[in-house]
Amino acid sequence: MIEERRTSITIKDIAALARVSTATVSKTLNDVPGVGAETRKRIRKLVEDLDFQPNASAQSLAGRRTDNIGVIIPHTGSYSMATAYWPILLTSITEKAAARNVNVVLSTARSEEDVDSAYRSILRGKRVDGLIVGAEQFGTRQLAELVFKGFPFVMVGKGSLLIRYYVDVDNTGGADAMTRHLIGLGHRRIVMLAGPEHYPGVTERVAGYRAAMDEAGLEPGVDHCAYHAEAATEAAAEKLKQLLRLRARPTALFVAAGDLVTTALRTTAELALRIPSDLALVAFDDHPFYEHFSSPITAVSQPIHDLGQAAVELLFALMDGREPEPTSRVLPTRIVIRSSCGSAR
Amino acid sequence: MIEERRTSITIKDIAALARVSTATVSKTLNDVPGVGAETRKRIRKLVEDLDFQPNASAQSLAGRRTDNIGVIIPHTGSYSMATAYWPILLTSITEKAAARNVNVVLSTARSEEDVDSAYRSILRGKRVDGLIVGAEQFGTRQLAELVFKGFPFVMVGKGSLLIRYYVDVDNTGGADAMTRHLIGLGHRRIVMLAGPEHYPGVTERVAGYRAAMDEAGLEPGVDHCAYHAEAATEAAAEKLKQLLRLRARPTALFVAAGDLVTTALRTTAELALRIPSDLALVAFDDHPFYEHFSSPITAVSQPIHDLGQAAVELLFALMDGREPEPTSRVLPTRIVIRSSCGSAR
DNA sequence: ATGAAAGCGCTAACAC
DNA sequence: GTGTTAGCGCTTTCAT
Repeated sequence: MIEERRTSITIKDIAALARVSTATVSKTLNDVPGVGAETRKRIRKLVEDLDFQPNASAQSLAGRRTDNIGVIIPHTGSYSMATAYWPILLTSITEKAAARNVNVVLSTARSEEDVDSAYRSILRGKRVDGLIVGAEQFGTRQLAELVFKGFPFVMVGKGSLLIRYYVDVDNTGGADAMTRHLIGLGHRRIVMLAGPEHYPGVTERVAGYRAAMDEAGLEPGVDHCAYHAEAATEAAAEKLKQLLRLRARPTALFVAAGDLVTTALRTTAELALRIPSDLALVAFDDHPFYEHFSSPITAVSQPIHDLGQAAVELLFALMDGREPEPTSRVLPTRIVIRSSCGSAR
Repeated sequence: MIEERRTSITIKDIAALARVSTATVSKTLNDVPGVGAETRKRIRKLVEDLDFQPNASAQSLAGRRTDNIGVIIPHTGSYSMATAYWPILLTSITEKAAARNVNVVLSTARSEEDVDSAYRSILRGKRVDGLIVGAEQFGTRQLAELVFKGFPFVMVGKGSLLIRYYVDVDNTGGADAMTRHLIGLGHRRIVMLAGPEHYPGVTERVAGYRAAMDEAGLEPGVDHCAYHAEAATEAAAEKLKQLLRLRARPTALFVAAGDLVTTALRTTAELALRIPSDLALVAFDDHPFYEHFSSPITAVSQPIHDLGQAAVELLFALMDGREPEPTSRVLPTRIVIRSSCGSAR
């Protein structure tokens, strides 16, 4: 009899060495009652000594969980690393998941197809027990399938009304507060440069801005309104340039998307506008570097880390078959005032 | 007979519908020869129509690969998001892996224990077919086990001489070039503020700096040498402050770790030193925001995206049982000159 | 070219 | 308290 080369040690080996059945070992491993204290101890010792780790695939196949959660977030190529939002969120999620010995299967999606293939491979292939997904990511079809299947997932950012379980920051409140701040400083012609129109969150930020403007009696107008722009494109820069060349130029610009800040700065530089004297500039989504900018950027700071933690908490509840309470979490933002918004005028 | 609720469709279902055996379906799925053209076609159609996706756990268990690779990188909590290095690298890796339908299992390690548990769970549990690991991450023990087992893994950053397969940027060359640049501008008292002494990469950056200094005949001295600092600690700030208070204060500071840049800026601000007039400041590792700093930072730019791609290429070769050629890749850096280094003096 | 059957390593009834 | 055993869904010889 030739002993086959064993690539790694299995539950069977432990069982043999402990002179028990594999069932008993399994029970011990999973803290299932029905094993004598002595036996349990003996097995644990063996597991420890041999540094045994059960085969994950076998475990999942045998009906238990995969101990993986999937995270599908937008593709954050170097071009959009101007915001630390996703990295921080991802770190937070990973950290929280690790505390429960759950791994994170990452999928960054650049296109619809990517999302689709990620979806197929990760979800349909049963690689994960739950999913955290960026609100920008899913088409209605996939969403419907997820909901229909009752698959545990939570969305980061409020996507659609269909979604029960989500976490988000208070986009409306943040934008409202920041706009009020500008109004309080004496600004009237305040323009918001927001992200893509159909994006979740964007609408809310615009709404917050609008609410504050309305309350101050500042009717919408060419220099009183929100403009949408795809992130960091030439078109965005053009639109902005045009806006800043109006004879009644806005006195304040609220950049409501992290990756548009650099676009805005370049554009104002081109037009030789000084910040904040010629134009007050504020942003949604803070960044540790803003403090060091030539005109330190005043920004709405989002509790990104907390957002990640909350997402995982919600997801774990769902995975445990509990109804999370509450079913969603909207976290408050905070305004960080630096000098780019200038002082009262 | 009550039909059990089927959670998802299996290879068996396909086989039944196609009136063939599961073996034939499996062969078709895996493009294994030995299936008639007609049969193959019929099966493919069924797979397509039913949107069938094989169960990943079953596949791995049955001896095939997991189609997952693991990535173990340092914990990048919000505090250290001052550098976009890891996020960009991770994105690049994920992107490249996705092109081969390989998922990324992420593990951010904060401590030795984290690494250990990540290692156990991911690797020993056979969750991945290969591993990409940050050079800072592994202790010799795990390293030895990996090498000994012949497990496919590549390191990002040159860790130890034991590592055959790694990718890295040319730390020495980058630091050397930047130091020369400073010397060329007329600086003599140039100090390097580097990361933790034992860190891979750090030593090389110091070596590059030293080489340039030596060649210029600038012997080591209190204001001619490299200082090490844990990232972004109070101690680092203190050391720096002390240094900048010397009567023969350095005229140039080379911050050789991304997350020390803000520390340096805060410290110089505290001492009311103007950059670049009082002190030239340059950094290793560029960031898109540097351009907008009050003194736009001159920096050594690393080809991070390429680094990620290279890492995955190497890893895939190993996973395919091929010897990658070459076995390691050291990518050149590029100096981006902005104004923080000032002009010739 | 196709199928039967033996696992892969584990869990979960169920029996003792 | 412990062992037996039947799968989980797939791949892979080995017959046919």
